[in-house]
Amino acid sequence: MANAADRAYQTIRAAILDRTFPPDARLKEAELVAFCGVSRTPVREALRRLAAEDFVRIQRNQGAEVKSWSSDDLDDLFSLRALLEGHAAGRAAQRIRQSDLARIASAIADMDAVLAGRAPQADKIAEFLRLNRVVHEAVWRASGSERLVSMLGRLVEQALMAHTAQQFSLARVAQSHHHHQELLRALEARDDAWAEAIMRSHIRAARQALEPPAGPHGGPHGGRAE
Amino acid sequence: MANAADRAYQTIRAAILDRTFPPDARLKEAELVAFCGVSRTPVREALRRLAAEDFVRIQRNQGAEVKSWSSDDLDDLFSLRALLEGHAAGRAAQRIRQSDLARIASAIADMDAVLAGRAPQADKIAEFLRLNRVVHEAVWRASGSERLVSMLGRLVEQALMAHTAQQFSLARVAQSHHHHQELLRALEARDDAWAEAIMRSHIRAARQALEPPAGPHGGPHGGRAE
DNA sequence: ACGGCGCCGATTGTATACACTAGCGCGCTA
DNA sequence: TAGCGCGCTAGTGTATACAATCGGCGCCGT
Repeated sequence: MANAADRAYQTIRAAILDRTFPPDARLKEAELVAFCGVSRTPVREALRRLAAEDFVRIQRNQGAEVKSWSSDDLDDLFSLRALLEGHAAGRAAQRIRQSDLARIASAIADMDAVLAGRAPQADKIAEFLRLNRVVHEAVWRASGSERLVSMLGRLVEQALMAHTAQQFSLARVAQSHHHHQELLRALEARDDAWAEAIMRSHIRAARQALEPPAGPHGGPHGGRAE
Repeated sequence: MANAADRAYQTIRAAILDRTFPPDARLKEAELVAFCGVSRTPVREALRRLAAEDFVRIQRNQGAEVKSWSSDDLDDLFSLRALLEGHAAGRAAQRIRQSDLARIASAIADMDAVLAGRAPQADKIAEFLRLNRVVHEAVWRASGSERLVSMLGRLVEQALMAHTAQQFSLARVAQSHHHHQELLRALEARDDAWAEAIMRSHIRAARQALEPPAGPHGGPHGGRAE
């Protein structure tokens, strides 16, 4: 993260994530220059990049605004994640190497330790989320498709930006943990259909735990229970 | 396409497509400034955008180069396309409206006319490809997932950039045409499993028609039969 | 002769000045 | 008073000057 453009990107991204710039906020280049401490050129580059990743919206001559997420968007997002992560898990079951299985097993063991420990709940959840990412990325990689890795990376980033990760309860984490354990068994058994199925469940459960999925006509802005 | 950045983007993209800039060619900003007739700022913006869409690779302080595609890349690309287009077709079967069915039917009828006509073969194929895109996009849209539309758009653009469309033979087109007709029947019957299956076949057949799919250890650079 | 150090040119990264566009408010007119 | 148009201004788009960086080449020391 050496150069100014990257710094600006990270800075703005973090600010969106912690709601310094809330959804729909207008991002004026001059403000961001002050905020990031770099000139307009790298700020603009950062904005373009954020737009390419769907975190902000840019309209010609009208600047950028933080993208907001409707409940329908979340449905869409998680439905695609379920499809792709399921696919990745299925492929992984056919190809994963012993060493990667070991890494996943070890991450899951770490989760056990974290959950059994007596750290503050928030810390437990944060650490669990980190390990969660480790497990998922290992599965993506094991799928043997670089493109799948990058697409899933994007989808997960988008889920993050929609502030879905802040709603994890300990109960949710426990369920998630069980899914991981079952996923590991499926991978060890090289049972691709099983791996795919449990992964799909895992993702769909995550969507369900968030919020009222869009009903007949889901509201425009998914509320967030923080 | 009014502003300089867009112009630069389109110009460079077209030049990559027609091999003015062949795969692995180094794209120096100064050259592109001359080539596009705009200053470095919009050229750089165009390059960043092309990189985000995976058409070029940018390395820090080392400029950009046209991305080249291995046979494995193509496998990956088409495998993902098959999954996602199949998914889209399945969803479309459940949701598509009469008017969209009509549009697809009409595009297919146009294909009939084109193939029956006596235009030069190259023109026939070009027109077929245009209508092909119309049909596919209609299906994507009917899937009701905006995200799916944009992901598939990207994947197809990448396939284009890998110069896969230049290898269409009339025989291939005829097979493709039959797939479309069957897809339409599946959609009309609202049979999602059928629609998904035929669409997957359609895409996998396209991959197969291209080139030796990567064998046990596919060569690093898919040759192209031009 | 060979290895390392440092300079130099080429190229990208950053800052800033200037140009253009769009949106808004004021005033003029009917 | 309502409607239209003009000009102002905030903000983005573009060009260009300047700074930092990388890689290669040659010189020097051993």
